[in-house]
Amino acid sequence: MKLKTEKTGAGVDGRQRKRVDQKQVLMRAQNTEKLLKAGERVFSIRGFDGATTAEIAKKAGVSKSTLHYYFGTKEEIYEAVMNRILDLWVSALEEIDADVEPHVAIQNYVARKIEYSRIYPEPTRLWAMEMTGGARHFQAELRQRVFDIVEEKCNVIDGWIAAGKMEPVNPHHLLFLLWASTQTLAEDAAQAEMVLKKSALDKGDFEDARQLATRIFLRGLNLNNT
Amino acid sequence: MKLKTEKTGAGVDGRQRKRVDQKQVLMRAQNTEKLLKAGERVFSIRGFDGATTAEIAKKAGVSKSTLHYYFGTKEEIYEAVMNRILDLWVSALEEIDADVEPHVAIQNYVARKIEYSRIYPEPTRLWAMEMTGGARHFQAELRQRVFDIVEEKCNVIDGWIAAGKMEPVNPHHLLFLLWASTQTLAEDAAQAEMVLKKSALDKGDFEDARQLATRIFLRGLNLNNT
DNA sequence: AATAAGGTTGACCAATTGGTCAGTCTTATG
DNA sequence: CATAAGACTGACCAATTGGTCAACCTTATT
Repeated sequence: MKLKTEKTGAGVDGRQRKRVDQKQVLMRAQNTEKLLKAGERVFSIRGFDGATTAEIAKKAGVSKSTLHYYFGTKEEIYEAVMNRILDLWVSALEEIDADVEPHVAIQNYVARKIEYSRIYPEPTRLWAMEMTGGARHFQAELRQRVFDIVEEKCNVIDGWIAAGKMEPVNPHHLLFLLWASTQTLAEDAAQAEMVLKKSALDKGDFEDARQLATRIFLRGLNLNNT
Repeated sequence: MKLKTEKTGAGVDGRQRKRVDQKQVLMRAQNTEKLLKAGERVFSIRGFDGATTAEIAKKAGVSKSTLHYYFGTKEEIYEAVMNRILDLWVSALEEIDADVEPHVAIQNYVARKIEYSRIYPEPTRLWAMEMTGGARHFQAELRQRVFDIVEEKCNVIDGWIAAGKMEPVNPHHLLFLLWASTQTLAEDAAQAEMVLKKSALDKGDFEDARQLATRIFLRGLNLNNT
């Protein structure tokens, strides 16, 4: 039940306080990580309301009191979890780069996004749940961050269009379609498993989805003639 | 429909007194409708766990006890709500018809699905939440119903392919893409509003989405040359 | 050893909530 | 009117849960 850890430091001479602080900082980081990971899992299954701090704490291997020592309230740990997911969400958009040809960028974005959704299904689902639930826990700062990065990427797409590299298209709606198409397999895994009569999706399913999505988007945007 | 009326064994006296008159039946139908409508709204915002029977009852204009008189448990009203949504979900699939040319069918399906998502955003969101949350409240019967209808429609698509009317494509994944693409605006309205800096999406947004999705799917599937 | 300071937790509390129940109200029928 | 059956509800209860707190533990420093 304790996060104990394999302590025992080889060189525990305890001369400098600084070393201890480092150790404490490390422990804190580890516990924080465990709690955030557990939070991702529990929140992504039960949603904000359905999740209990007790279950998160248990899954992280600490007491509920410890969770509340690290994160004052349930909202606080939830926001910390969401913040982290936003980083992931933003990082995938790196592929939308003005210096890259649109057909390559979109191909890579689709691939990366689907790969993320396969590797990180819980953050993917949690993000979806938050949006579907009205983004009630998204503060102004997070909203602004989302808006800014999306605006930037829309400008990239408009740039491609202006440069004649791509047919005119509403960049916002293109992004909406890309997001939906690349997340659905993780987001609606239950639905896919129901339809495919599988107990779990495998790598091949995601690869099939990637190929179909890539094909449809590239040809659909008239970008496949390269 | 399946409003389980717990009839009581009133007929023990041998004669089924038909106390239930038309007015009562009407009232029951009206109240049931109000409760299901309220349930849709509250569940779609708060999720199963976050919703309270008290809030649903209040929104329906009856007491919590009345809700529990109509639906024994929270699960029961939730399932009734989901059942209804499944009807809607299934009805849209009517467009996928073997007697219709694929480019027409897909165009109509996209249009109908997006229109549904605009007119019925709450059922749309609730369905999405249920799937994202792992379809934990979907009983075997509902699962089978989903499987059967989807299997049927996949056969239609395979039929189009066999008839040379359409390029080979994995029909399941095509449906996944269609679902995701046509629901995202309602499902992720909060995200879209964040990105578009709007307080609410309007008809034009859905029309833009429809046009782009139609264009990309038809051309992406090489169906636009008909 | 003594001190200090942060880390950890069991026990506990107040609020919420799903569900129950006894009793009241309404209305068709005899 | 009297009856009976369903419709309806306020009051209530047991369980859950977010959050608190005093006590205890661990460890570096003096």
